[in-house]
Amino acid sequence: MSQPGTEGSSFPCGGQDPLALDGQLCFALYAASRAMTRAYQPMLRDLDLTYPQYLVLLVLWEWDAAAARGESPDSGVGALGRRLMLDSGTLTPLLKRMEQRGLVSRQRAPRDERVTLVAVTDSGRALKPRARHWVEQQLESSAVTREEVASLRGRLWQFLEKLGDSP
Amino acid sequence: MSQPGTEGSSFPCGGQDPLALDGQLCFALYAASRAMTRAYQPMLRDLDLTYPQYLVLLVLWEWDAAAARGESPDSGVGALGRRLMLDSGTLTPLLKRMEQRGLVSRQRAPRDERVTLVAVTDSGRALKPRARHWVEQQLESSAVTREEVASLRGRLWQFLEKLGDSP
DNA sequence: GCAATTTACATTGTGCACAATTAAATTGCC
DNA sequence: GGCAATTTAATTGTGCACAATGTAAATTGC
Repeated sequence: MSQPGTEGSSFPCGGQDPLALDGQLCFALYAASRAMTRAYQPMLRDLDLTYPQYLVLLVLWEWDAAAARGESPDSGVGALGRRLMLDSGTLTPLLKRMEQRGLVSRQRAPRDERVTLVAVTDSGRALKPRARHWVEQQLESSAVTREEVASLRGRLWQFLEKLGDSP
Repeated sequence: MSQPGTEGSSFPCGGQDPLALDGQLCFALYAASRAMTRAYQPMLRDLDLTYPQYLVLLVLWEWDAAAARGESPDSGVGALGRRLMLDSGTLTPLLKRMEQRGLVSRQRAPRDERVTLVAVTDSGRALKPRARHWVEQQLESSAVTREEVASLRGRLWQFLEKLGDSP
């Protein structure tokens, strides 16, 4: 990898040049995110999912469990988009592909015909234990501890909130 | 934003469900990376660049400065890809678009006809001070301190190296 | 000295991301 | 009740990402 490390420096800046690639937080995030997606490929290949499709299923599985508890979460495309921070231009075709494969159902809400309700089907539900198994394996075989992961995750959300405040 | 925080937990897991979306480090990275790209949009719009094109320019500007110092960095598409962790399927069309706009030059290396040498043109060089200005502004107006940014960046590269070790 | 292999890009095809626009349904305001 | 404003998805178009494959130049082995 041979990337720089933790030597103290500044916002996107590493040494003295604020435009040095290795000093950019944006590049570190970009590279880390894609590396993470690559790390999920064995599981995704096994489940025959793409990474964003997997994230959609994580949400739908949560909604499914909530519904099983008697709750009625807002399960429209908009709610899904807010949860994943994705818009309909990304989600609509993605959901259509998943519907084609029988993993999810899409239907207009009777109460408000503008809303498209999305839910996991039995086929989609069947992937959950397989995903759980993969993720647990990943956890154990990883060179990273749970604490490190939790800490990094916390810092990322913290950073995200500050990003939202700035503009 | 209303995402969870730093409450101690595990690899992708937040509470007890290892599949909880808010517990996934992968999602935190994915969301943070896209939010970061969004934060760069004002600058990118001004420079009429996409985010990956900007990253390519960061590398080419470094190569340009190295060449001005009398060094001769490997400036082929392959070297660019290794630096940005992108492959030719991504870079080739991106570089062609930048060449079309006159920002970069592409030519076969005389010594090895397999190699396509990439370099910034005067037009591409002219964007550097404008980018520097934007980035310095960003640094000052940000709600995040330089130390926080440097620390997060360091942790991300650390994490990336461990990801590379694991498989 | 030349076949086999390797290297370095380019090409092809699929699936995101996201800006911008459109269209349909609902709500609010008289 | 009727119509403007708003809300919600879907559509359109561009540009990444990346797997898989192709192609040609360079290198290696014998």
